[in-house]
Amino acid sequence: MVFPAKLTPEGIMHRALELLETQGPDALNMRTLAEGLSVRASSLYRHYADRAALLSAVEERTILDLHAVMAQAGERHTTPAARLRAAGDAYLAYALAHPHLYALLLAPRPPAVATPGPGKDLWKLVLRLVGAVSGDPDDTARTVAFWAYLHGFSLLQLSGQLGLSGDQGGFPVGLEALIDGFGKAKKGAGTSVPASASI
Amino acid sequence: MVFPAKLTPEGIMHRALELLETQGPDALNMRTLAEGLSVRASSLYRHYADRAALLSAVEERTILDLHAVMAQAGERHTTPAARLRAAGDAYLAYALAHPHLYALLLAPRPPAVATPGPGKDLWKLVLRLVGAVSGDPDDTARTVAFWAYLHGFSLLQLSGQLGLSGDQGGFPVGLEALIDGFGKAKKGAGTSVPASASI
DNA sequence: CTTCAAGGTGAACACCGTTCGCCTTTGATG
DNA sequence: CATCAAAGGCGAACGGTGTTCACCTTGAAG
Repeated sequence: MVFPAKLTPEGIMHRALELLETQGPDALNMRTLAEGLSVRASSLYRHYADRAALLSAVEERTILDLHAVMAQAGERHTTPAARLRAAGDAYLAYALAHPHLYALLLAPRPPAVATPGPGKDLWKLVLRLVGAVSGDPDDTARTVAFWAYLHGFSLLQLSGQLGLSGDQGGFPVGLEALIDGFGKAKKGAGTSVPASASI
Repeated sequence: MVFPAKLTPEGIMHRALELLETQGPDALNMRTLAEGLSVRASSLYRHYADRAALLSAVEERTILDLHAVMAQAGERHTTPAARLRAAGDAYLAYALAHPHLYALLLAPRPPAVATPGPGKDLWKLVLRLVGAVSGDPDDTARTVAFWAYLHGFSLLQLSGQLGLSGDQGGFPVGLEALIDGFGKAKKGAGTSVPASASI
């Protein structure tokens, strides 16, 4: 009686996400997770092959959220540069708002073009935003660079002690430098990539 | 007889570094590490308080290495931009050459100005290189941005599947965009930071 | 020679992910 | 209705982790 909402993959994933977000990664172990669902740890394996599979599910869900946030942010602007900038801001904001979740998808597998999951959709969104700025609709190189910056800055800020001074200011500075550089590709003769480290 | 080189903090750290670099992080557990030193796991605790302390030692050593590599790379060039670019290249090359080591110092604590260790020295090196380009000798914001890009790209590339196409090309593209943007600060009237996300 | 601290040792502990046999519940079938 | 097979929760265990602790050896100092 009061059949307590039979255990379901979605329910488990939801509770895991909740646990991870509020208590941090250490609290997300199979026994604690099971306890939160009024169940024993071994029961979870009826629904997820192992812990990694469960984390993958959480990761997928997180990527979907991030995608939604970035897409919405982009749509609020008109010029390609403003859209890209807004998406970048949204990315950082999401990472800072959900540190444990973001740490989970350590590398949001941007160039996982092979993987058909939501990661690919997110990648394609950013690819489109970058392409609108640079003029090349399939600008893999600049998209990787843009993503690297977002990812690196998020991790740096999450890693703890970014002073309160001009550190956060570093984000728009780098973001603008990148977007500016991307924009120039439009008129420049054929993406003149400097031969780094070969001079 | 053949006193097997009494256990010493440096010896343990060296073996740990070796193990981490060659066998990956899973092989770096206290029992395996001890076995490689012909000793039992519990003996290690005479020299390091816990595993975290041991990893910190490895981390410090790694930062020293990275510092040396970046400094040397910078010295081989004359113009500030070329020096900064070379240091960036050296950073990425080091990360790719020592993936497990690099993963250890996930966030190379650049703004750990408070921490007096080798991390601060590395930070000051990059601060100097960036400052020479931008004209501001204490350009925290741009140094953070530069670091974020290096860190993010390294992680992206290490995280696996960067296609063989134009993906690696993304590195010099972004690097150049950043350095270009930094250079323009010199003539620009007072580092006009765009109000990101506030338009 | 005695003493004493430094340091290696083995056995345990707690916690982790995971497995496996058991047993109840449930819904379909004859 | 009776039966039966599948689904799924349960408890106990296994192996692996970091870590602790009482013990014992050993080499040097007094």
